[in-house]
Amino acid sequence: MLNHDYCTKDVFNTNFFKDFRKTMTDREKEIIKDFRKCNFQEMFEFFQAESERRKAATKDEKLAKKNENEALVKEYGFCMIDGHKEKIGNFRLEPPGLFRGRGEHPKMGMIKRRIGASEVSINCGKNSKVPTPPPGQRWKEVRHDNTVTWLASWVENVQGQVKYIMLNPSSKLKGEKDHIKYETARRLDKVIDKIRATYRDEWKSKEMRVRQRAVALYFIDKLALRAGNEKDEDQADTVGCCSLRVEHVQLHRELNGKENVVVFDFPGKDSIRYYNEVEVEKRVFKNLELFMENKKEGDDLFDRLNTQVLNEHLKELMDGLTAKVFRTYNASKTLQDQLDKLTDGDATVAEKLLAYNRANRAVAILCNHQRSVPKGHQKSMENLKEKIRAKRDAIDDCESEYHDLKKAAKRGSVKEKVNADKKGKQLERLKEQLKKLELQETDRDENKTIALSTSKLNYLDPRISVAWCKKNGVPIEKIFNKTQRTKFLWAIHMADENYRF
DNA sequence: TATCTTACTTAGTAGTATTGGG
DNA sequence: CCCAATACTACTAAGTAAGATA
Repeated sequence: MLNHDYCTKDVFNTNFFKDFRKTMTDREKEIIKDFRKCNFQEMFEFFQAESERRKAATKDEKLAKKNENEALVKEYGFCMIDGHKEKIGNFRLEPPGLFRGRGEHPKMGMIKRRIGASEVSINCGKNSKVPTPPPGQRWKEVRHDNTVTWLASWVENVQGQVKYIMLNPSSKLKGEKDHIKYETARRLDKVIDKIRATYRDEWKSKEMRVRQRAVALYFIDKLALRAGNEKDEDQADTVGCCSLRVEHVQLHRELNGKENVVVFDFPGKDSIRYYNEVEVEKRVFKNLELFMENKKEGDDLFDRLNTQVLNEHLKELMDGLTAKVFRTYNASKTLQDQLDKLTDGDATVAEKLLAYNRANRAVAILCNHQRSVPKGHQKSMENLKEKIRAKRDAIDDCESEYHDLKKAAKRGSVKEKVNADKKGKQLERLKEQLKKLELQETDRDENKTIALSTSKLNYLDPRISVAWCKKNGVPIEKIFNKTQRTKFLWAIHMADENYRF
């Protein structure tokens, strides 16, 4: 990891060295006391060379490797469940390595140990053949619990959390759960007006607890914030709605010509920054002033609220309603609305795809799904611009040639007419290509820091996309790749062009 | 009632595989 | 056909939320 950013962080190096020393003999401990005097360069170079060697392998060697891997997947990558063969999502144990917590994680750099069979629990059917542990080892436990979906589990040593082997998203089990998730979100659509009316009413409640709950719910609904469970001290300091602290919001009576503006600025899941300047209703603003009265940095904004309390309340508003259902609901709703708004039925497939991506992007922005700017983005934009310039020149040339040929064709023979025709077709083709390039340019730049796949995979009812494709004559492969198609097979079968979320 | 445990979904990144334009 | 750019896959951390336990 020597070339990684992690290595510039003190916490990372300190944690690593502490764990490293634990693995030493007494003699080694006496010698190796100062991390700064350790030089791992030679090991680093060894692994780099390994990687180079892999890259430089011949076609045959690469093919052999591929076959080897496929054989492994074939043997270990599947299981039988309820008489059906299903793909497993992660059939390999997590190998040892250095813990790479996100953000300012206090445990980054700690050594993640290798797991042995004696630490692994197996969960299989009573009558199924128990997988054989490695020679000379025994499983920690073999159980037959058909109320859970995991096939194997172990406890990871850095955070002490249980890790599971589970099914692939393409499995029936996962597909059914996904389906249920979207059906719950659709049920929310039926009661959302009432819920909104209720929480607006509760902004006026005499009870502080109720007011806080109502304002928090407003944020969850309007901004698609996460619930915000409490976290331990030994994790990165991130927050969601219920765990917001006073330093995460700023109140402005007026900001940039808008009134009653709340500026949110906090580290969310994966320590991704959430920054948003939001104009809110006067009553919400007043409430926030009240909530923040006599509080200092570090105090909870919603001191009378947590996710359990909120979810208990939500359960009473609708069966199965929790905070995260709002995120699913508003994401899918946004996609549907944006597709309705942005799709022009007469447009080309390329233009329709741009519209789809824009709708998808609106959701990603709502949910704050970010990514780091891809390596070489700027260069690839420049290349694209250059291509566009070249294409424009080609069109200019072609146009004037076409013009001349047409003139010649007017007084000329059949042959000249055919030539003019040909040129005309070429011109059309060039113009098509230019348009495609220009669309690509817009799309790529707008997307550089936005991750579309997260919402596509987890928040957007796939039936909306399926219906849109069918209605607009867009092949499904244009919006779902192969993996996504197997994950969403249920939706592809289920939805016709008239499906509405 | 608070805290812990469990099981599951959601998230971004890194490395590999594929593609498509010269 | 080659190689750079893009797309996809594997990986695993980090959330949500329910239920058990102190």
